[in-house]
Amino acid sequence: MDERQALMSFAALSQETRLGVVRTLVVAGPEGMAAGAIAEAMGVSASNISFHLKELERAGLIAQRRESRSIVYSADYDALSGLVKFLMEDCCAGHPRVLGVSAEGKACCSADAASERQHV
Amino acid sequence: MDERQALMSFAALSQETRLGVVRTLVVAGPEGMAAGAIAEAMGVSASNISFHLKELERAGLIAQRRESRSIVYSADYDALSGLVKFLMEDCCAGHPRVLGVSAEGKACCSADAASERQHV
DNA sequence: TCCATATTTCAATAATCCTTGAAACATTGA
DNA sequence: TCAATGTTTCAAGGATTATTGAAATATGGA
Repeated sequence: MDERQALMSFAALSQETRLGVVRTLVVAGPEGMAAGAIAEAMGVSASNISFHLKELERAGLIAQRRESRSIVYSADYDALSGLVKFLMEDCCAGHPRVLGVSAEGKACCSADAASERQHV
Repeated sequence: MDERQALMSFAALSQETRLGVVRTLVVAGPEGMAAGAIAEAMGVSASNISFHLKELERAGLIAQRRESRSIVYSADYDALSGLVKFLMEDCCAGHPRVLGVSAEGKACCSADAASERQHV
């Protein structure tokens, strides 16, 4: 992921409704959810969810497909993992203090490379 | 990290100058850099960098301390790792495809392998 | 004290983003 | 074809964010 895309992704995730949409779609899985169902889940109007979905798609974080009358959105897992990677490596320079925390509190992300760069 | 702080952090990182500041300060390490040096590195005016530094501090991503005439800023590594953790766990529901964990339970963050992996 | 340095604050403007409701578009079934 | 459903587009407005230069604040040294 290049910087431009990361900037757009961060902007996309900095809005409450859109962050909720990403969360919801990640949980929903590859089948995704129709725009109307997402709007209902988020408690916003049709035109409003459409605006935010377009923004998320522009950032590349979600994808859409038509399915009969509905337009079904799903999370783009590669983009999300690319963003996590960007945040860890590009933005945070692979700094051990940043990388040293994985989901389980165990080291991840080639800990040897990280410890070479240690300071503090 | 709670959602409110994550939203502020994403907003803070969605601006080119501010993303550059975070990168620069992470590389600079705990000693940090004076506001003037950051402004010079980013190529922006004093008042402009002050605006962006305040924004980053409000989001909790950087900290400041006075050192003689200078005000020295440094990255908040805990906040950054907290944001990475939020993105992986809370936002992305610990989804294996986002975390880059293979079916065999192999280690994470080998991002090339992750992005090559196919979707269902 | 006075001056220079380092930075922030302020006010004004420009730019961008968010929300709303109405209208338009696409699809399906009668 | 007509009507119903699901969604997007559009225009207008309000709200937030970014940029600029000038003025204010804080510090250290002569």
